[in-house]
Amino acid sequence: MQAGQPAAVSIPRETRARTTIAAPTRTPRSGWVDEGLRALASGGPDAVRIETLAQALGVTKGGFYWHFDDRRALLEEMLETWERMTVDEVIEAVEGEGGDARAKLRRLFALPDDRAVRHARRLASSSGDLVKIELAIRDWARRDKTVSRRLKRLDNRRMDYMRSLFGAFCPDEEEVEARCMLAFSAFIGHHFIAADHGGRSRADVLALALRRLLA
Amino acid sequence: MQAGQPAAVSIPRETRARTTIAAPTRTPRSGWVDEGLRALASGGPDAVRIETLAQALGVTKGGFYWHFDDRRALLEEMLETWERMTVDEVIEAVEGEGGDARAKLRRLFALPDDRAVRHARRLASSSGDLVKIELAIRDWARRDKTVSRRLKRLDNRRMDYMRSLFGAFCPDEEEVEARCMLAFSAFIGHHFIAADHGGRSRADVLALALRRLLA
DNA sequence: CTCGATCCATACGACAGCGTATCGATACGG
DNA sequence: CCGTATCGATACGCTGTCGTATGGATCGAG
Repeated sequence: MQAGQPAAVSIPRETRARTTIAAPTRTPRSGWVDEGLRALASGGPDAVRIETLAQALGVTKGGFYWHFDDRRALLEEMLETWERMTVDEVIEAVEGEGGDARAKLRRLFALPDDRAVRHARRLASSSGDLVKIELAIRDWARRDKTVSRRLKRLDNRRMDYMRSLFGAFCPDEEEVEARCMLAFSAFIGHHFIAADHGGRSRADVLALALRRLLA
Repeated sequence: MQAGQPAAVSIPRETRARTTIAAPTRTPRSGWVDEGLRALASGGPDAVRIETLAQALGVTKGGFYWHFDDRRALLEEMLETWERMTVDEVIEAVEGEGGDARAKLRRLFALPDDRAVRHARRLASSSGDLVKIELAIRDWARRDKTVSRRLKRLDNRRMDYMRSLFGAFCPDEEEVEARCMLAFSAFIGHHFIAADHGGRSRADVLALALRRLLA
């Protein structure tokens, strides 16, 4: 799939290098991180290749090793960036608009898929699709302890928050835990499920499920 | 890592061949597939490296290209094997033991994690952890249309089966669809969630959730 | 015992990707 | 105008991996 071409591969680099791009466009540290997250979203951690990022940024890897010690360092910083992004995203944004617990829960689960909400902040534009990044990281976490430790911190925060919301209208503690888990699982897991739903759309079914959890 | 040994590489095959091992142990086609699935489970599709598999099998890649045209062909056959494995696993096994719909559903979701059930058939021994393979394939499907098409077939079968089970004690069609989706999502999605549950174990919470869905 | 089928070892050429080293090039403060 | 800080281009060495080619080695059938 990649060793297929027999020859004629060494494309003269001059094509891009000497021309009049005129934009010295220094590539800042965050540029590499953003591009890395984009690559992560579309191909997983293994797709985060330094030279590929460089090409996407229109430069060579020359400058990368000025910013970062090595590839590990980039991955590390990508995770840190993502963690910061999502921490003061999910909770604060939902909490800051008032309403009762049910309204907040509805907003919480509408967030990832609702383009309007996403556009209200300047998230999607900066580094690919947030949901895709999250899914890639969740899969990554199954194999990397560093990642899974990070993810656990975040998930525990989210679960705590959800417990407080469900707890606001649901007295039984076991019931709260079950609903939290079902809700969380559904809105992560459905991305990994390929089934159809007859006449209904996936969004319809999820809305149905959410309605049931809020009853 | 492999350029270490200067010589002495041609280990006399007689060690295995002439001695009483009696098993010249030719590596059959299925051996490569099994080992491939094992690699897939533990590292995703990118971890399926021919030379790594060869090493795990105690041979060189010499024989691989006798069985397969290329790496693509192996991946393809791995998927086919997995599809066959899981098709006449999930449904038939659960269906073949009788009981009412609720009992079958309980058995269905106990399957992946229940070692006893898994051991009853000779699955886990052959090619790693079935659940891990499935999760890896589900993530893979997000990036590869071939894989996602295959997965969709399977998921639709499972969903149909689940609909029939939930439908046996739940009259409302929307309710059935919601419960199916919640159940399916939970038992896939929970593997991607790292949160704790206070004093409870993950298994406890899932049992709680399932109980709720069967109400 | 010979022969074909099946599998394995080894060496080879090609390429991608990492990290290094060196030499620019540009911008900005003084 | 100069020098330093901040980047970028290029070339290099090295490893991992693919796919190919070729020549054994073993086993069972005849």
